[in-house]
Amino acid sequence: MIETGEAAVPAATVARLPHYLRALRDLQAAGVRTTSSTELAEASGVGSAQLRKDLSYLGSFGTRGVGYDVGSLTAVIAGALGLGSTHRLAIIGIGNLGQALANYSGYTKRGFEVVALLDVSPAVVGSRPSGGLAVEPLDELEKVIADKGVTMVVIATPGPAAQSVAERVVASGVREILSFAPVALQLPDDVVVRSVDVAGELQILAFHAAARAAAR
Amino acid sequence: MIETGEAAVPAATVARLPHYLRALRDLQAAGVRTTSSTELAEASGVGSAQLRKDLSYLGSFGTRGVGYDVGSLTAVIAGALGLGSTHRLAIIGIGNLGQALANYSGYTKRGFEVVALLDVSPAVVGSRPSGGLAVEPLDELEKVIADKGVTMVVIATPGPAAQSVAERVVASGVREILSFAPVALQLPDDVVVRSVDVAGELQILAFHAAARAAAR
DNA sequence: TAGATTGTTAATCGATTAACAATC
DNA sequence: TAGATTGTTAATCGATTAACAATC
Repeated sequence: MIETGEAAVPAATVARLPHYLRALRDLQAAGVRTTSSTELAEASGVGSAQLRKDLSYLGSFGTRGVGYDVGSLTAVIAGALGLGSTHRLAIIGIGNLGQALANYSGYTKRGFEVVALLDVSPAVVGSRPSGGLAVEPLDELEKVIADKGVTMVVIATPGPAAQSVAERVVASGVREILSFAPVALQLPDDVVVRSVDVAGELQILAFHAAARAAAR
Repeated sequence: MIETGEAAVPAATVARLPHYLRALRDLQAAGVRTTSSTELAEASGVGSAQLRKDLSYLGSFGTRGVGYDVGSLTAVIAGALGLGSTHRLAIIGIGNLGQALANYSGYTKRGFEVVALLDVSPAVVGSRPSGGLAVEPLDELEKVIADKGVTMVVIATPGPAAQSVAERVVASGVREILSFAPVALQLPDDVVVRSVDVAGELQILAFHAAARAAAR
């Protein structure tokens, strides 16, 4: 359970809220005004009972016999996800992946702003991979976090560098980290780390492929 | 549970096997010959009881009082993950992210090979984003999958294109898909889809940041 | 033998699902 | 009122954790 001011929301529910938000925005873009738990669940890839249960942790937003207002439910979920305030991101490690993340255009409309890019390599420092921000030297990590008011960090460094970068980030006061480095970061319990491992995802698929082959 | 020829492995366990494999390879690179469930669990970011329980679904590989042989446990897990045979990948959608994925160098040593890149845009078709493979037109998806023996697909297209691409991929016989598109793909139950949503991960972090702020 | 560590059992915990009373 | 759909309860299911007998 994740304690908030109001209520406790299970971690599994929190992880699905972005799916619901995305599905709601798709419905909104399609001009749909009112939806049902069945329709929204289908668009989100979950069951309708699960959707209703998940929403129940946030409160009670539907009308029995009618369904949910797309606009107001969107606002509720965006609010729960803390997308009211803007989160200021630093991307650390401007290799292939870091560049791709820097160029991703979807941040702003989702409540995020990339305010800093950092890399250790002199060959990359000073370049402007997304046309805008210049890459700053990793040496200045602490100063950059403080000066630019960074509130969240994306680590896209090679594995061996990630632990020390993460420690410096945490020492600078950042408590939310998204890591693409394939290592288990050892950090204090109050730091929230989400980890994305592309090679690991492929390996999970490979497991299923092997299970399929063995079943034949 | 995921049925294999031998046994049933819980999905949560399968998702952790890549972590164990990575930690084992790190230990191996550091010259460690024998490890314990405590040491390996720490390096993998899980508890030792969970590690032993997970391994027990695959068999019995340790020596009581001694621990695990790093080399042979590595082989066991790599084998369970189906990394013996090479998996032939196609990356579809060569934008920022697709390019970064095409340039990622870690595939080969992990049992994967990128054999095709595809994109819909004439401006991209024919280019060689990673120096090697040329991008082929999305039109030829079915032919490319057949000719190159593609066994797994990575979808890095914009959201709206993903569903139709996925349907064509499945119709061509591919049953394992890694998707970076922020949509819930509607596919037959026997298709395994892993989905990575970077914006969603940031939103989950934002939820925790908001909960932290509310608690103060 | 004494010490260490596995593999497994049993207890706990958390998440999902189904069913339905409440109610628009 | 009749039909529809929510919000919630209770049952089920699956995953995690702790403890310890087995055994090197």
